[in-house]
Amino acid sequence: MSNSTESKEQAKKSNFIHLQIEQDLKEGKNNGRVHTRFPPEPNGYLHIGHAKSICLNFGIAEKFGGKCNLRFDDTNPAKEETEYVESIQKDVRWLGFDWEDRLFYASDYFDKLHGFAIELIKQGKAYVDDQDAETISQQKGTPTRPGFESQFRNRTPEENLNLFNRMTAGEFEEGSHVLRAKIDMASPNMHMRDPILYRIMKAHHHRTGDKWCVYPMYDFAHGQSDYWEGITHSICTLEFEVHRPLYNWFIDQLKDSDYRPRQIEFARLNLTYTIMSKRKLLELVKEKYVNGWDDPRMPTISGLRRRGYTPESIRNFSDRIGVTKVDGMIDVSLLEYSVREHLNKVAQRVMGVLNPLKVVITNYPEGQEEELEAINNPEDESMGTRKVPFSRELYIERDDFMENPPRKFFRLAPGREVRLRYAYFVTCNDVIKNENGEITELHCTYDPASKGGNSPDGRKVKATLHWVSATHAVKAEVRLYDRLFNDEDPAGHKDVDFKDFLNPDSLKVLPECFIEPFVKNAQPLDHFQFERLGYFNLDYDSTVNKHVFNRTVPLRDSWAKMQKSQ
RNA sequence: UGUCCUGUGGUGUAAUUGGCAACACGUCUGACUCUGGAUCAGAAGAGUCCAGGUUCGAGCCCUGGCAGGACAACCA
Repeated sequence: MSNSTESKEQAKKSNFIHLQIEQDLKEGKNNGRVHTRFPPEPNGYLHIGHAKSICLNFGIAEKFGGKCNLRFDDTNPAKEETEYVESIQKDVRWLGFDWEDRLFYASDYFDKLHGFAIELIKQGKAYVDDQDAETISQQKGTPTRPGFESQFRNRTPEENLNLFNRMTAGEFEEGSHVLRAKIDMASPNMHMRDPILYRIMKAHHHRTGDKWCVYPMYDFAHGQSDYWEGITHSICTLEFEVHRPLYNWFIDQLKDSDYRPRQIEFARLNLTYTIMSKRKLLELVKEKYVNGWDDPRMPTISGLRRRGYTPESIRNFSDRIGVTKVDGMIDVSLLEYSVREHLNKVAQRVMGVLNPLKVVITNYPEGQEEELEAINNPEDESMGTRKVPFSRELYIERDDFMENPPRKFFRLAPGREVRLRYAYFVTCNDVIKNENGEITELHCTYDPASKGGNSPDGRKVKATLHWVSATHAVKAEVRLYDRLFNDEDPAGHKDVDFKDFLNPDSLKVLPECFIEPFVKNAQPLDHFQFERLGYFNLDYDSTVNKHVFNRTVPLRDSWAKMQKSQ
């Protein structure tokens, strides 16, 4: 079913990275080989920003007939967990990408990295520093002021080797020693000022267990991992641009041919009204501002999946936004546009009433019922039709009735005739209210001749309403989501915490909604269009007795827009 | 008082070896419609951060400014 829509996807847009790879290919680099990798740290769940990177890296492999590895950058056991390793693999697969047998970990290279460190020590290019973190940091200078050298910088290779071996053996306390590269404390590039290579961490690693007491820094592991995996193009985000000279310095010490991964940086994704920092997302999860990493309000892949987004829509989005070095801000509405576009083509239509108002068809025989034919998806004839039960008592949307309608309101009102979709023309005769003056019920009459929704005399109505038969409807809980933050750039305020912009109305639970019986056997993640309302999918929280739907995104609503602008 | 990166309609991206700025979203019209959805037709909206220069001709090249971002974790 998704095959036909997938093949319709327009040819992927090109970008400056594609262009540079094409140039490399033209120059015969790497014997025409193209090999990328997606290198997440397993310290949190993947989010829509990662999706951009995943689509880019796997997309390059697809486009150039190359390969793309999945590699976990797991050099910091204090923050990394197996749960994240698993969720990341699930999410990448769900997005539709395959790393085949090329699943790697930076920890696969711990031995090699350690050996390389010893080699650098022997060559006099690395040394053990006994100073504490604060001292080292002070000596490092600032971006505008050069640093100065550590008193331990000129130890002999023998002494360094001895110390590093003892660090490795666990003889020292955490923080007491580090191994540093001997490069240039006066370099205008901070990263070249004798960067730390290894630190002592007596932590349990999710893969290597308690084997190591020292762990390599990311900067010392990342470039070499790419090198050892034969990566030709190391795609990463802008902030690593300044790290490139350091990565190249390491590879210079290592390489035995002219092969070297080429690092190309691009701008990470920023979306309006959302935060993209794993640290901040973790904070929301830990402090229970949301219900877990897969809360449908989260910009995580798992959250979007639960919300009802499809892999296709995310891939299309990612293609649409392009890839550049400009650090911009994408409007979330573009993401929403992408789901609507896809769901419109594939979603099963169904009628559901979120905010029920009872309607009694007074001239419809009591106890009678019938089935009317409805189209499953007007965008896809092959999806066929279904039967929808009709009876004397119905529910319609409260918003579809107004006692004193304004000029441009086309829906039901006293004395007015409208169409019930696929059913009959009905006219409102009486408005029943309770003692508080609240409308509890509408009494209408129907025109039997208009069965199916057309009147034989060619009479027109201005509105078509969705409805549901009271006795046949499935009762459901519906969760309506709004943006998690009510500020365009919640993380962009220096003096205000991003949590101050949390939208208190980001989740609205409607406990008593009525959906046509068709959804009875729906499975979690099945998506629907509730006609005239939006796209919804069944949540994992559903049980056999209770259906729970998430609203993925509302339909475009020009009526609401009109009202707002007035 | 450093190094590196970036600067095209509201937003995001295009523009073959320099040849009078294109596309998508959004916005606004209108058509159609048993979803105020979708679809279709059309419109408005930038003269490419600024100033010089090279050139018959510059968003693309040069010079100088200006603006924004990144870099000072034993994080990645």
